[in-house]
This record gives sequence, structure tokens and C-alpha cells, in this order.
Amino acid sequence: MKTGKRNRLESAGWKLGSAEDFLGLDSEEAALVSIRVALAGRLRDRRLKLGLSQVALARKLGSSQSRVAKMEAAEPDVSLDLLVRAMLAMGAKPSDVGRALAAA
Amino acid sequence: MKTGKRNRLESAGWKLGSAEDFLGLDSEEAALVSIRVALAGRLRDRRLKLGLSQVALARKLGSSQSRVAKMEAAEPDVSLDLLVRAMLAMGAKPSDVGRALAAA
DNA sequence: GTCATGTATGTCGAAATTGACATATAAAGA
DNA sequence: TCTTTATATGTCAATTTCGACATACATGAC
Repeated sequence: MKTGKRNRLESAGWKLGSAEDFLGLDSEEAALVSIRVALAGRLRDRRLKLGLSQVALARKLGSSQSRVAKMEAAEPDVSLDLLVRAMLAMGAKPSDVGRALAAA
Repeated sequence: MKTGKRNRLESAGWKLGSAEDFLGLDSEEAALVSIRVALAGRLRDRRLKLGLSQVALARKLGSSQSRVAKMEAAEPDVSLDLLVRAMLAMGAKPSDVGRALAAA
């Protein structure tokens, strides 16, 4: 649930520390986005390096060209699971994925 | 979609190379599971190190104790997104998450 | 004992994600 | 120009994941 946290926080009950909560959420969210973007970039790199089209990668993944395009664009409706799955499908090892994350 | 790939592959059309496809899928799936398990372990480590209960972490996350338990058990209905989000919420940096992944 | 605290497990409706499809755009070759 | 190939964007029904809740199982303090 992407917005659940903020929704909960936005609904009644502030009490105390809301500013910190918001800041915490924002930086956490920013980190997550940067992780997604980093993975998306590595994914495109790997695909091109292997000389595959988005269609070809989609076939490997059991997915569709449009979804591959969304992955590489790091669109918000693409999960980390899907990005990591795609990396692994292109021969990346967990350590490769870890390096991509660490560089985010 | 967790089983989509296999389902698509299992439906008609084998043609050639099915064994390799299956092996590829299996090892990819195994890698994903091991990534999940690694993250789950680090998550628990961090939580305990911070002296937090599952309830306390759930509150930080805007989630529930039961979901935190499922995260730490690496249950299949817990996404990588949620695991990573939880790590970040406990102060981990992307590089920490990356190291956890690389060790998987 | 029982009360409190922390954790595990199962279920549910709601929300998010997925593959698929249609369609658009762009570049390159005939 | 007309094709072809690759990529982008928008939408949708089906599936998956979510937070929440109930409840069970421990462990420890009293």
C-alpha cells in the first residue's frame, strides 16, 4: 500500500512529533524512489548490454513490453519485486542487485 | 503476479529449451526467496538492536504487528517493497540494504 | 494461578500491482 | 512515402499485497 502510511498519519490524532514523522516519511520515501531509479537504470544497462529488446526481455519474464518500459521508467506502479526479478532474469546475481542498491 | 510466468510457460507452446527455461525460473525464484529471507533477518536484527517490539515498529511503519511478524518470517505475501521500507524506517541506508542483498 | 507483554497465524475487505492490449511516437531502411 | 522495429503511454480485469483484527501461544512478573 503506497499511500497507506501517509493516509493514516493524515487522518485524525496528531498528538506529537508530527513534523519528525513527516520528515522521516519523506526521506524514507525519497530513498525508496532512488533505489527504484537505480535499479531501473541498471536494468536498462543490462538489457542493452545483452542486446535484447524490451519485447525479448518481456518474453523472458513472462510479462509484456509495456511493463518493461514502465520498469525502466521506474514508474510508481512497478514494484521492487518486479525490478529485482527482472535483474535476476537477465543473469544478475543477488550481489549485483545489492551493489545497485548500495549505489542508490 | 507471482505465478504468472510459470503459468504462461505451462500453457501450450513449448517449442524448445523448456528445461533451461524451467531451471532458470527455479534458480531465479530461489534467489528471490533467499533475498527475502536475508532482508527479513536483517530486519529482525535491527529491530532488536533498537530495542523495539513488533508493535512499536508497526506503529513507525503505519502497519500492524501481524504484518511485522510476517515480514520477519519472510512469508510469501510480503513484498520486497515492504521489507525495504521497513529497513529504511529503522534507519538503514540504501547501502545497508544493498549489503543485506549482496549477502543473500 | 493471572496478568502483562511480545510474537505467531489466519482471515478479510480494500488497495496496489500485474500482464495484456491498444495506441502513439520515433528512427531507420527500402 | 511506406514498412518495420523499438519504445512509450494509458487503460483494464485479474491477481496480489496490504493493514487490520481476532486469536493463540509463549514467557515472565506478581
